[in-house]
Amino acid sequence: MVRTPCCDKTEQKKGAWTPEEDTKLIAYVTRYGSWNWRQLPKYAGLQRCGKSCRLRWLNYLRPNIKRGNYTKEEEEIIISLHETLGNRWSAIAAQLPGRTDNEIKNHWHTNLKKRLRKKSVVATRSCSDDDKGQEKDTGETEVNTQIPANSAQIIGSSSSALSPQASSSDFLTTDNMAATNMDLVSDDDFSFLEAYEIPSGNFWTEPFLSDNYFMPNDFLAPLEDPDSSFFDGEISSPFAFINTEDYNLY
DNA sequence: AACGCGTTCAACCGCGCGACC
DNA sequence: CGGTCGCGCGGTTGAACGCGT
Repeated sequence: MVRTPCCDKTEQKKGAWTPEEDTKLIAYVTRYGSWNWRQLPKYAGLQRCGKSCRLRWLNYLRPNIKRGNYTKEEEEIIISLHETLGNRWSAIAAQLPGRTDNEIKNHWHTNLKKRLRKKSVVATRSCSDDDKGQEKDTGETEVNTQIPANSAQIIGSSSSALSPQASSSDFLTTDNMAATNMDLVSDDDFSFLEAYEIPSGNFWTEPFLSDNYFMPNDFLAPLEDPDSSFFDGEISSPFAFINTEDYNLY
């Protein structure tokens, strides 16, 4: 079986995203949704792989993302979940609204893993003098740490702020879209978005057509030449009608 | 100021899975 | 039922940054 490449690498840009690319991606996804990541860059006027667009959106651009500043509670949850789930970062991220699997993974490797290792060394030394000098770096070996007894309750509590609803792949409910990522708005110039027809209200607080974010493919069937970026000049409505029946299915 | 080294994290890559035809 | 496609996941990479000398 020959697997088709996810994208034409010869035409694709790689590396860090520019503000302009971010702008295009945000504008497109907020307006039309991620109906097809593979096709999306073509219609959004981006010379990027669809996977790259998806990753950029999920891990960085989408609203309601918390960045940095992990609370002690969050770290305890991550440690606890990692003990039970292992490296299933998406499952862990599902328990931490606003956190992405990629970010959690990075945080684990850069902070928590080292911290646990230090703790384990201290614990080993204090528990057994006989073991002095026998400590060695066991690589991925992790040890139990002092996880608060209520951490499981925290995880299981859907009424807490740590609702299990959100994950990297389940991220756009109206609940968790409650615009906590206002840094994005305040730090960057998003005046361009005023040019787009946001259906109603503030799209950060009522974004992505409410809960109907994922749209069927025919929802956004392109009408015009996909090579003509709809970001060139006036927005010219490159897509067909909205199929309200399909819309209602979501 | 310049250099080297360690750390961080955004982004890439390859693979597996499920849906569809 | 097998082939294809798109998505999601986890591992890895490398540029950017910070810090010490």
